[in-house]
Amino acid sequence: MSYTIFLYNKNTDSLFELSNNLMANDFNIFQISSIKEANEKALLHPPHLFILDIFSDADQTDVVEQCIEIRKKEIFNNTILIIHSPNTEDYLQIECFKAGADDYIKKPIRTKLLVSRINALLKRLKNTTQEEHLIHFSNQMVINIEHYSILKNNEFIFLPRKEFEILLLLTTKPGKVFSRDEIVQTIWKKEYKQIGRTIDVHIRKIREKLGDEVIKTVKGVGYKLEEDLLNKSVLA
Amino acid sequence: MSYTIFLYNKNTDSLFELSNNLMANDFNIFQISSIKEANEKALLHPPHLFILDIFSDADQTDVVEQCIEIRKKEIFNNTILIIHSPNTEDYLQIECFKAGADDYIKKPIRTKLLVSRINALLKRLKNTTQEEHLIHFSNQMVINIEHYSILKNNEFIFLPRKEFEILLLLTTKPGKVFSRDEIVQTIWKKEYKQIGRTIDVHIRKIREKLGDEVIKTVKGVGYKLEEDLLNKSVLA
DNA sequence: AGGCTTTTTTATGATACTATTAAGAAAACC
DNA sequence: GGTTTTCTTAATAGTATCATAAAAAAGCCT
Repeated sequence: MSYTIFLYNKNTDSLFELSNNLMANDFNIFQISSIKEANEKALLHPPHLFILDIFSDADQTDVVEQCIEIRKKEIFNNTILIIHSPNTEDYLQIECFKAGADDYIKKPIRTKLLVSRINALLKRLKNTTQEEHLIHFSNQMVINIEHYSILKNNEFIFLPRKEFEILLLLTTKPGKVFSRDEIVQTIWKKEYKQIGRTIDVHIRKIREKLGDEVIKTVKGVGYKLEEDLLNKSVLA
Repeated sequence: MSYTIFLYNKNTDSLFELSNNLMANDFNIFQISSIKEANEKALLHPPHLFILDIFSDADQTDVVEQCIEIRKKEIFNNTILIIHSPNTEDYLQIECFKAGADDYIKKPIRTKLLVSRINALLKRLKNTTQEEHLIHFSNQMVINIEHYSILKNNEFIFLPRKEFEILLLLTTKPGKVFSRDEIVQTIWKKEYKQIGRTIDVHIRKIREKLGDEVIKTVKGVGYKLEEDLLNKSVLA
C-alpha cells in the first residue's frame, strides 16, 4: 500500500524537486497551493501525511493559522502534519506543535533523511484510514460506503437504499455483467421470483443521478459497471 | 494520566537537569544507565517514551546498536524512541531511524521545545484514548462529555443519558450512517430483540433540543450526524 | 424494412419505513 | 415513599421509496 501525501506550498513551482524526490520513494503525492484545495482533494484522497512547506519568510506568519485550519477538519483527523520551513525559531516551532503539528523539519534537509523521518512518523499512524470506505472512480467520483453517499465533482449525491445497494453490487466486480436474477437474489434475498421491470427502473434512477456512462446495459444478459471507470491504482 | 519516560545515559549525573525539567512538566521520569536496567524497570513500568541521551562523542557508535537492542524487546513494542544527541550527521540519523527511532533531536534544545516535540509524539501513541471532553461544532455548539451537557448559543442544554449517548455515538464517526441495530448494540449492549420506535423517539427528543439539522435520517438505513457540522477542537 | 424482443422511460398507486404524539413503566431523585 | 424525570410502548399519521403497469424507444433478426 502506498501512502498519500499532500505537499502544500503557496507557490507550487517551488515544490517540483521535493515532489519528485518523494514520488521516487513510492509516495502518492498531491501538490496543493491552498487550504481550500486541500479540503477538496481530501474528499477524494484523505492523506496520511500533510507537509506544510514554507518557502519565503513572508509565509511564516500564516503557518500556525494553517495548522489550526487543517486540524479543524474532520477529514484530517488522522493525518500526520509536518512543517517544513527554513525558519527554526523556538517559539514558532512550539506554536506549531501546539496547533497540532507532528513534526517541524528544518530546511534544507537531504531527501534521504526526510524520507527516514516521514517513515518514522507513518509507522505511528493508526491503521484506521478513511480510505477503506471509499471506492474511487476515474471520473472524479467516489462512493462512500459508510455515508451511503456519492461524491461527484465535489458535490454530494444521495442515493436511496436500493439504488445504492445495486450500485455497490456492481462495483464489487467492475466489468462483470450481473443478470437481473443475480441482482434480485443479492439485493432482495428472496428466491428467483419473477420481478417485473423493477431493476430497470432503479438503474434508470441511478443513471439519472450519476450519468449514463456509469452503468452499461448488456442486452439479453443484464447490467455492468463500466470497468475502466474504476480506479484500481488507488485501491491497491 | 501521566506519561512514563525512560531517560537513558551511561552517565546518569549528566541527566540531572533534563530530568528535573521533564518532571516539572508532569512526566513520570526514570533515569536509566544501561539497557539491562531499562529492561528490568520496564517490567514494572513499561514506558510510553524512551529518550536515548547521548552525551559524549564516545557514545555515538553505540547508538544504533542500542536502538536495535531496545526494539528487539517485546515490552518496548509500543514505546516511542527518541535520540537526543549533539551529533547530527545525516547518515547517523538515517541509521537510527532505520533501527526504529521515532525522532532524532539535536542537542542542545530548550526544554519547552523538547516538551512540545514529546507531546506531539505521544499524541500519536497507539491505544491512547485522548481524554478530550469537548467536541466542537461549526454551528456554535459544543458537547461536553464530562458534563453530559451541550452548550448552544451560549446556553446550556441538558440531554438525558440515552439521548446523550446516542448523540455521542453519532459524533464518533460524523457522516457515517448508523443503523438502529448498531445503535442498540452499542448503547444498550445486550441482545435486545424487540426495539419498537424507541430510537426514533430519542432522536426526536434530541432534535427537539438541538435543532433538526444536527441528525439526518437515511431512510431504510439509519441516522447520521451532519458531517460538515463537526469542528475538531485543537487545543487539548 | 418490418416484426419481434428487450430495454427505457414515465406515471401512478402501494408499501415500507419514519415521525409524532401521548400515555404508562421504570428509574432516578430527594 | 412520594415526586419528578426519563425511558419505552403503542397507536396514528405522514412520506420517501419502491414496485407495477403500460407506453415509447431501441436493439436485433431474417
